[in-house]
Amino acid sequence: MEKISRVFPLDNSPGYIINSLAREMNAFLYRSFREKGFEITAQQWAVLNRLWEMEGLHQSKLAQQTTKNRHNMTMILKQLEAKGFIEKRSDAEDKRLNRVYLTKRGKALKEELIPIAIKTTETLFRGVSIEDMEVFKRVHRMVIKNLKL
Amino acid sequence: MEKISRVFPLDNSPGYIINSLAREMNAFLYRSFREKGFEITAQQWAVLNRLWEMEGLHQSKLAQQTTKNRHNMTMILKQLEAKGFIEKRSDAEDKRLNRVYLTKRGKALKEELIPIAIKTTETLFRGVSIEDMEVFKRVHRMVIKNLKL
DNA sequence: TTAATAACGTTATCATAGTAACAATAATAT
DNA sequence: ATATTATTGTTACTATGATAACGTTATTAA
Repeated sequence: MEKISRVFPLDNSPGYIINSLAREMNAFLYRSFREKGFEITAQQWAVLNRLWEMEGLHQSKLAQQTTKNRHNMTMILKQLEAKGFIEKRSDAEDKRLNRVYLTKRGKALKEELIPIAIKTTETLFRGVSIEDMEVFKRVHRMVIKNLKL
Repeated sequence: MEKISRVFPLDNSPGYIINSLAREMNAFLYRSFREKGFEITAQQWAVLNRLWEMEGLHQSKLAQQTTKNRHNMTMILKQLEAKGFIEKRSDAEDKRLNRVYLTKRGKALKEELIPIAIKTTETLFRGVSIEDMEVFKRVHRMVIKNLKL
């Protein structure tokens, strides 16, 4: 009788690697912001970033644009609103919609946070070649495609 | 007066990409297990996997071995214990330590879950070459190294 | 050999995430 | 035109994740 059990080498498993990486990068970004006096999480950063690109989206669209769900967007916006960075305005034509806008404070944040984020990215990916980064992104696109099949 | 504002292209940002990827992979793995009748999250899976490799570690060591913190380990073990997959035994020599062991049920799970996880990984990384996966892992190692500097 | 320090696991708090359910509103189907 | 269906945002529940505080137990320093 042969043993057919297979091993699953955790440390070599893409899912495990990616999860560790995501966690550590989030924590690192958070600490980088914090050191400069900003209490902003990676997810809040992602939403702010999208808003700097395009304001006035309603919550569901904004969620789509940041690969989150509606519930999550509600929560993140609650944080950003409490901090005075964004405000919601009900759409006059479709009362179901909340359109999201940056406050003056939220807009000003852009100039302060982006240099920190750029520096953080440079620190984390120091020594990684452009070619490797391209592969990295290509694998990402492939996996996303496979997820949708 | 020149405008020195810089852009931060979110969709091209490694941190954003990796976070999306991690989330979607976790959800996919969870659904794969679920379809086969197992309510096991990606994190619980990671801990079980480590236990199949090495039993009897105490919680802090186990946390280190799965890149988690002590608090998190307490919570995940609570889930696994409630499901009857693991048990904790207090160390006789050092009463601060809880050593973690698999139950018979937890051991048996190995043969059932691993094929599902392997199939899931194959599905997700279909079309990704071995060389690209190597680059992927190399970038990961580099980032982890940079994080520790 | 006490006193200070450190390590372990737990609890608490807040912020993501997935899922499900819900009220309010809009779109549609007959 | 009214009844059904769909969409939006919120709430609830559970599970991760970072951080901090705490009691218990070991270690160390004096």
